[in-house]
Amino acid sequence: MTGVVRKISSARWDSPIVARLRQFIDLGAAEVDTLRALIECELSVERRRDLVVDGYEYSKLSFIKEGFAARYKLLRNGRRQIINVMVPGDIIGLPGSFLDQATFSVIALTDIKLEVCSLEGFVAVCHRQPRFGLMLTWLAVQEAMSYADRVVDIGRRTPVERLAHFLLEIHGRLVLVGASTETSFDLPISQEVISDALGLSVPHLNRMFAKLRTEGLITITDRRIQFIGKKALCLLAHFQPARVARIPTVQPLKHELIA
Amino acid sequence: MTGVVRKISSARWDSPIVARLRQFIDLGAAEVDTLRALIECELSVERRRDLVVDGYEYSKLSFIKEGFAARYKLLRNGRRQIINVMVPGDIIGLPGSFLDQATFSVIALTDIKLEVCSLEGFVAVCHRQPRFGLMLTWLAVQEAMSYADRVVDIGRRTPVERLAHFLLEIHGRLVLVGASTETSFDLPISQEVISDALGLSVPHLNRMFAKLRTEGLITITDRRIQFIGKKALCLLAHFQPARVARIPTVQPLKHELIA
DNA sequence: CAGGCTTTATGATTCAAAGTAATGCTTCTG
DNA sequence: CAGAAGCATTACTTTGAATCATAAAGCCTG
Repeated sequence: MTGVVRKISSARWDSPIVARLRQFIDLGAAEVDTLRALIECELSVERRRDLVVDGYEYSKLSFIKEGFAARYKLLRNGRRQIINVMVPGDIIGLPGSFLDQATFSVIALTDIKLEVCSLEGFVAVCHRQPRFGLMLTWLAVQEAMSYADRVVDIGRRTPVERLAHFLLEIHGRLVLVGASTETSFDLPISQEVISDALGLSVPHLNRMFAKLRTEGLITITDRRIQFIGKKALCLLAHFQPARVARIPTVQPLKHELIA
Repeated sequence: MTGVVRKISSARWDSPIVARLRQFIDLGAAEVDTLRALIECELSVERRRDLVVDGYEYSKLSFIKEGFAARYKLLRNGRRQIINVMVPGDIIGLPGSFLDQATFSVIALTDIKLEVCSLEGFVAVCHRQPRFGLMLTWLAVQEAMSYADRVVDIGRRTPVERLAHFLLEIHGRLVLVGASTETSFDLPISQEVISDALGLSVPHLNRMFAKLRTEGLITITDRRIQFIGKKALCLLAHFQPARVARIPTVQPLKHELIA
């Protein structure tokens, strides 16, 4: 593959992960190339297949290109808690690959397409191009933020609020990678999954869906969510989207280089 | 400050953050120096003082040297959810400093001592010494992991299990920085705080403490927790400590340097 | 040392969410 | 096309945690 070919192909490469990164960093064409070169293979996985299994080592960073997945933990008593629902642009293996062995599993909620690169390869690049290390940091921070939101959700919000918040959050992340319109989006996952994400039982979640519908805040047709009163919904959910800061661009000073 | 003086002082510098970092990376003396040089000042803050306030910008990385703190969110209805309790070695401003404005507050639960460095300064160093960028990534991942544990805790564990898990987790983190013995530790925070961390009411949390006590799993004397049946406690809590992987040490290849 | 404040402890009551179960609707599959 | 499986929905029961109430015990602080 020549540099020219790569340049063209990178121009065409509109992977959701790139959209994610551009939120907080300006990527040069060369950097997009580097990132693209890191991808070892593309992977298609069918619905219900586990991508990462709790207790086993995983050392890849897999960028979700298409489809939904969920990071979850299965407890001894058979209960399942979904840590977060993952959409295009999210990364499988963050944080799992940074542990001796994964402590959570990841399952494909729909058929899914991944772009896989090895963590070791990525780290190697970080040594030469420090900006990649920072990107990884920023992504990890976003990951942490998303879990933190879920903690607040489950810990101190009422079930309706939780559901509203969940819908708004997913929507926001889909908008970011251009996978949804301003007021509606496809949510191709079952209520059982959502209930495990929100720490509710299926019947109760169903009631909460009904509540949002009867209160005229959303409509659902064929697993497509449409926001009717987005303002009211945001208010109900205490939804305040967090904006990531951009990575500061710093010119190393001469004397710092010596120190 | 001469290099020699700094070297000596760094040898004596046993900040908890260094212990944290050594979990997953071998720090050379020079790197410890660099890290130490990043610290702009030490700060002592008294109990109950807010260190970070939701809605305001914060752009520091403050390493906790002594004392306990909590990252929390206050909701409109007055309810508070504590995202995590922070102990020596933890970092205030991770993740808050990576956002345009913090979305959580951080409060000192005890009198506390901090080592403060600016995020910008740290990032500047990352550009020259990529290993620092990776450290930051690893720390952010640990942060995410700790939140994820809390999600599982609150979402799908029973109140007793939650409490047991919480105690074991805090204990593990204290051991890491040498602030606790094998079977006991000081927990200088009120039950109100713990209840806000676990998403329970104070009376109910109190009952759960009573339960652990009457079942002979712990004793509490003067805010010092002692594990009696640590095995049984771990079993009850489904506690499985996650071990971070070490940062892979990669030698950049010649041809990679050209690419 | 007294008085006020915080913290821990415990009981009684209420209410919300889990559990259980049954039904209809859709979609997959042989 | 028929049977099966999966999913959404509703009704009913039970459980368990929040809430309210109170009191004892520390502990700062004037």
